[in-house]
Amino acid sequence: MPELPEVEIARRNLERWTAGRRITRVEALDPTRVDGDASTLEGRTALRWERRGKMLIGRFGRLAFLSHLGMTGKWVVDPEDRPWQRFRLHAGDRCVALVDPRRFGRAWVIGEAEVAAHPRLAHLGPEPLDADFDAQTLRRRVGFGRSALKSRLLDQRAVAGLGNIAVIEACWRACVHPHLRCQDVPHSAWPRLHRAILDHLRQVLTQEDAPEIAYLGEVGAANPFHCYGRASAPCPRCATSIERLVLSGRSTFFCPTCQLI
DNA sequence: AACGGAACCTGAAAGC
DNA sequence: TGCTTTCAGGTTCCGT
Repeated sequence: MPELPEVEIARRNLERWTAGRRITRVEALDPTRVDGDASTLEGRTALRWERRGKMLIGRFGRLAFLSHLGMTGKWVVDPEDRPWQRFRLHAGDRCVALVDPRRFGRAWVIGEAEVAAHPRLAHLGPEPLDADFDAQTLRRRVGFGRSALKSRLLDQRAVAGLGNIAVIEACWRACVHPHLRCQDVPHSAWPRLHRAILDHLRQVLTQEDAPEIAYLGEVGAANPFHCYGRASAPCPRCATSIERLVLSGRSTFFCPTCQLI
């Protein structure tokens, strides 16, 4: 799924494709995945697109359009006869569509005044790419309690936007075991973890910046990650075999040699 | 409070 | 070849 970098790229694309354009037609092809009356967007102009965590926020004056991509969602331009289209916005002479095979994605059409208190937005933690997100903030939000580090980092209330891949990659980069209890993460590890999160997010943002995001596992996409999805392959740092295990239903990958703490 | 597991969905790949 | 199982980058709900 779309983690923070993919959602940020979707935001930039939607901005480029639709900002300043008038919405002539809206098609909710899978009405069960949309809350609110999508047709009320017709006749309005797309002003700008924002991102908060993994949520996209389209600004249409008095109305806002929220989109969460779920596990397999992506926004594409001029979809023509692509399969799995769930939602289409006709903006001027072009069309943008949400393509989402698994249908975990959701959308909401709400009033401008309801955005801040929306349940998917109101409780999100800080944005890791904001200038004031530092190692101390990370430690304060994450470094307590008996939860596994991985679980806490995935908690959108602790830090917004991190997903399974970002957490696995950040722990690998920082040489910290993802199942370490939060309260046991040594003080010295927080700056490393902070740097690792930023490095990972920036790297993915750079390498995936394109009109269409190729998720891992799609035809022709090579695994661009150091550790994620590399069970039994050699660790790029020490050549030990990467291990995979499952915690709360999610795959975890780690190097048993590098990530001792 | 906090954790694991199931549920929500569907398609692709691997296994037999 | 075809059927079955496993797995997938998210989130919520439910039981312990």
